[in-house]
Amino acid sequence: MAKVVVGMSGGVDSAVAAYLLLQDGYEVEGLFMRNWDSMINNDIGGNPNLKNAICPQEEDYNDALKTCKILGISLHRVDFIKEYWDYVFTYFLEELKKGRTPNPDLLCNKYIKFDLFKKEARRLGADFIATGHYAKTKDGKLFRGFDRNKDQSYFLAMVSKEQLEEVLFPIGHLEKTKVREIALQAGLNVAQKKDSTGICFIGERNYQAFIQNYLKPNPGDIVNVETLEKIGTHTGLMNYTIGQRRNVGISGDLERHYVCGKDVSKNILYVAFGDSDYLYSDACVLENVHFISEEKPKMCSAKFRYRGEDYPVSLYYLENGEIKVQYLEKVKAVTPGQVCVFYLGEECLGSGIIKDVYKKGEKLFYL
RNA sequence: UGCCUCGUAGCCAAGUGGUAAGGCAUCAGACUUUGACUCUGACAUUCCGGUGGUUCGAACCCACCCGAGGCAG
Repeated sequence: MAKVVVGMSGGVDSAVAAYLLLQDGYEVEGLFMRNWDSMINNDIGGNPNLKNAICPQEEDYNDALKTCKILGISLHRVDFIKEYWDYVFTYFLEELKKGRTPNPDLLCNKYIKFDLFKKEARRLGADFIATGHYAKTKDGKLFRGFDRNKDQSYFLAMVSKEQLEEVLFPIGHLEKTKVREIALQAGLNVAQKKDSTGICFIGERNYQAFIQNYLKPNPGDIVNVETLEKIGTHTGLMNYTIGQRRNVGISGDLERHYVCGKDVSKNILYVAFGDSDYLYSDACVLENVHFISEEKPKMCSAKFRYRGEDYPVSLYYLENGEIKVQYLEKVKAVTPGQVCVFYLGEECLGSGIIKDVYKKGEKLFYL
């Protein structure tokens, strides 16, 4: 009987994953990970949970413990707090300093869940590991989850083909509603628990206050990208992302305004008004290109953000290993630091980190 | 100093006698394992720079005062 260690988060998805594996006859054990400690990591400002008697991670652990009790399986526990800081959070902060918009959750999967966690599971004697991701894997290939609305293949697009070996996604072929139904029928304690959001393992935060725990704010000018006039003062470039509307801090105009660029050297935040052309681009260059698949197509589709739309694109493989992505239609708010993920039909091919953004052959000066 | 214009919620801004549009911003919620985007809801309870007056009734008319700007000088 093959042994599977399931990453138990304390949520419904991993609980149902474990349940389904038991149904399939696997020997199942749970493994709970804790990768963030608000006290150790000085996560004070913007933390809504400080006053709580019990921190959310402990609550999640208790939920996972109950689930495992109901399922009749054991639950192990491991901390990767230092590793998460070193491999994921440090990168996150470095990117912010460069004025980019990182997505730490892809790195978390690459360095923590599908590396350290997997090794820990092996140590526990696992033949396979499993998680509650909405994604599918088959023959070393990665596919979108069946539930298009919950698909999480995007977050897995930086792991390697090898890392996906001996990995099971038991709920990847299910709709979320079905997962909840199963949880209910199985009498699982977390059947109705609200989905977690926010940075994986950290959770919901007041973003600007959270960042200020680690990076000192450096206020500067907000400039109208069209007229180049100063129209306000920003609180620090790391507090903004391209396409952002809320919390920009200027008012009085008849049109909505969006962040459309940043100049780190001049400490300028560029803003555009309305559905401005300044928010759109038609090509970008990716660095840190990584393919899971053998396929290296000239044309495929791509997502520029999690839950972003799929856009048809052409890929040009550059000599230095980078890729130029040309989109057939203009795309809004393509943002340096975010991950561009390639798809060919249902298959998730790989990814690259957005480095530069272009329009009509010109690199955009304000990005 | 004379004359003119203007003074409406945090910011723009309608409304010129009948009992305060709208937009932006903000806040809350929905959505969401990245900071979005989007969507929904709330947002001047007698108040429209102030004080009096006319009127059944004024933010809108009159007087004066305060304040901002402009033209003369």
